[in-house]
Amino acid sequence: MSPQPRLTKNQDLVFRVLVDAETPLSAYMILDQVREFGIRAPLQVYRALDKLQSLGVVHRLESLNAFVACARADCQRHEMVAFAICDKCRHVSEFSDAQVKAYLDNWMVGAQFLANQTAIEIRGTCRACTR
Amino acid sequence: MSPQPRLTKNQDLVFRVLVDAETPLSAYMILDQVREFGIRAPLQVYRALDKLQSLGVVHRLESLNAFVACARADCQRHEMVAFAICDKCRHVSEFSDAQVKAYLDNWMVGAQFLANQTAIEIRGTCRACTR
DNA sequence: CAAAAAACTGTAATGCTATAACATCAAGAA
DNA sequence: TTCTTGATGTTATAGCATTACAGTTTTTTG
Ligand SMILES: [Zn+2]
Ligand SMILES: [Zn+2]
Ligand SMILES: [Zn+2]
Ligand SMILES: [Zn+2]
Repeated sequence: MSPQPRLTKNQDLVFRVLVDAETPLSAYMILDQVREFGIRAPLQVYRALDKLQSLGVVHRLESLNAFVACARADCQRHEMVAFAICDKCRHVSEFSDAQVKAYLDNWMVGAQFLANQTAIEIRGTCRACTR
Repeated sequence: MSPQPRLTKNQDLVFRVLVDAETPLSAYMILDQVREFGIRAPLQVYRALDKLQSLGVVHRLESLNAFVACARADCQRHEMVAFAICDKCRHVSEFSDAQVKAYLDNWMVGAQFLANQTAIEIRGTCRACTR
């Protein structure tokens, strides 16, 4: 579960909170949970989050302004992942679809667009909340 | 260019600013431009944006916290659209890919996830900024 | 038409999200 | 060791979005 390079104290604190959480958390929610361990300012959380994102072990959900621990083993290799976010229970499913990636890549080649990062976020209602 | 139901004064002001803009605009940037026409508070802009989004003539770019006028003719029919956002010149290309939609829909059927709204945002460098 | 419902407006205050600027410290490479 | 890189701590500030309340206009409908 832990990434290759040893995490610093702050990075580890933030990472653990995200791994334990069952829903995505905002930076300020994380801050609330790490205050008791000595972190006092938002910037300390954001810096840890930046590092964790660059390691591929945390993802930012753009449509929520929130963060989740990666649910997959191979996101370090910068795949294209998608998120299905339940608006009722806030559960997030992370998945990757090679076909979707191929079709988007195809569009980018045609448009001569050089992609850095792709966010795919589906908002809706999960199976458990539908029944 | 104008949507079916007649827009109110505030909605029309906000919509015109977005249509004229060549880049996505934040709500506060829009506010700056409509102050001279009597709009004074952020909430007035957000309310107009909400309506314009529900009409399908404006889209929110989640990864920028910003808004763009729709570049297509048929977004009222709630298609799945994607955005390629240039991080250098901020130009946005809106496109729709039926195959991407088909594959994501397929995943959702398998997961029994009921989608409301899908955001696909590709950040990178456009053709003009690469050369 | 008149009453009721729905949609839109205005304003102030507040809350949430993110970064700038500056000083300091710790670890690893040359 | 000296230099460089990355991490830390703190304060202040910038940027994005909503709550709450009051009033008005427009549309529906009996
Ligand atoms: Zn992942
Ligand atoms: Zn759910
Ligand atoms: Zn559109
Ligand atoms: Zn560009």
